[in-house]
Amino acid sequence: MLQQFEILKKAGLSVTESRKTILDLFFAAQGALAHADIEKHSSINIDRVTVYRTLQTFVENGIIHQIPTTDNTILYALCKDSCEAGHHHDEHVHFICVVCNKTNCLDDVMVPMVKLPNGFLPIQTAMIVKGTCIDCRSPHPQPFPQR
Amino acid sequence: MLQQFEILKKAGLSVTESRKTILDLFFAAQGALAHADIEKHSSINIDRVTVYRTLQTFVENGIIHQIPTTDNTILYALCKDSCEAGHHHDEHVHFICVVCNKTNCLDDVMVPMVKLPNGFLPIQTAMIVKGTCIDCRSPHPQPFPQR
DNA sequence: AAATGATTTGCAATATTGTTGCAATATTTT
DNA sequence: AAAATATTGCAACAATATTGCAAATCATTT
Repeated sequence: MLQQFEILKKAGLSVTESRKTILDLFFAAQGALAHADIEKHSSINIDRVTVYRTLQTFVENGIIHQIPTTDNTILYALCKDSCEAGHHHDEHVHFICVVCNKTNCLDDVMVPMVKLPNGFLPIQTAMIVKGTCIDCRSPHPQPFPQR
Repeated sequence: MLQQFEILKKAGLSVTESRKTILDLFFAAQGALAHADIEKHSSINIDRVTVYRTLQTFVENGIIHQIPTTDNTILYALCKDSCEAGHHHDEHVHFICVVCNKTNCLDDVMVPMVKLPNGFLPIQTAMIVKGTCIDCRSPHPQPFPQR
């Protein structure tokens, strides 16, 4: 909880209950979370609007980042080390497990270069890998919602 | 229009006006389309629900595929050659132009392999590149909506 | 080409998700 | 502790998505 305090402070944000609670959820969740995961989480009682605004604020302040999906949801994730280092969040690989359905940031796996057709100039690249994650190969209880 | 007919037939779907019209839009659009693009397109007059159901049917039948985004929309695209060949739609690169905002399938650009941490087994990989597209380097009129 | 059956469409109702303004509350600063 | 600032929750609204069902369209058979 002290960690949460410092993250907020460092970003120049007020330290409020809502924000600390939502940060807590991200720390508790190994994978990425959607708005709905947070809003519907049993232990919290925060207004929908506040959740929206908190997520937006966190994105704007580099505390969490968005992960592309093909199902009308936005996933958000805290990066393991990166956020304080301020690296580019689009440069690491995201992994979606087809068994537990959790989305992981593979912070250590950098997105490889790719050769584009003439005339296409890349600025940022995102990579999403689907497969089975380490937890689902040698399974043990997973505390958090399916993502 | 004959092409549209055959695509639907081959998929074992009834050939209806709505479906042909929506397929037309995909052929006319160089880039990917969102539900809203189709629904709001001036020249068509198809019920929202039909658009939803048509897109779903097309995805299920491999006529179009979904493209991951971070902005709560699903983009759909027809693949240039692939759909009839039945290749994996997750294996080519998608390119989003930051100028015209169109999304292109780079059918010829295959997604490179990437080394994952121990325990992670890949099944499919998607790659999304943002940058400037060929049209926006040597611009000429673009007929279709911004995507 | 007409009749039959199967599929698809559009409407209506409803559910879910996202946004805005503003007053009340909480946090930070002085 | 008071003033200034920032955040929250409510209410209203807007946009997006889903479902059931009757009417219309399409495919098939005759």
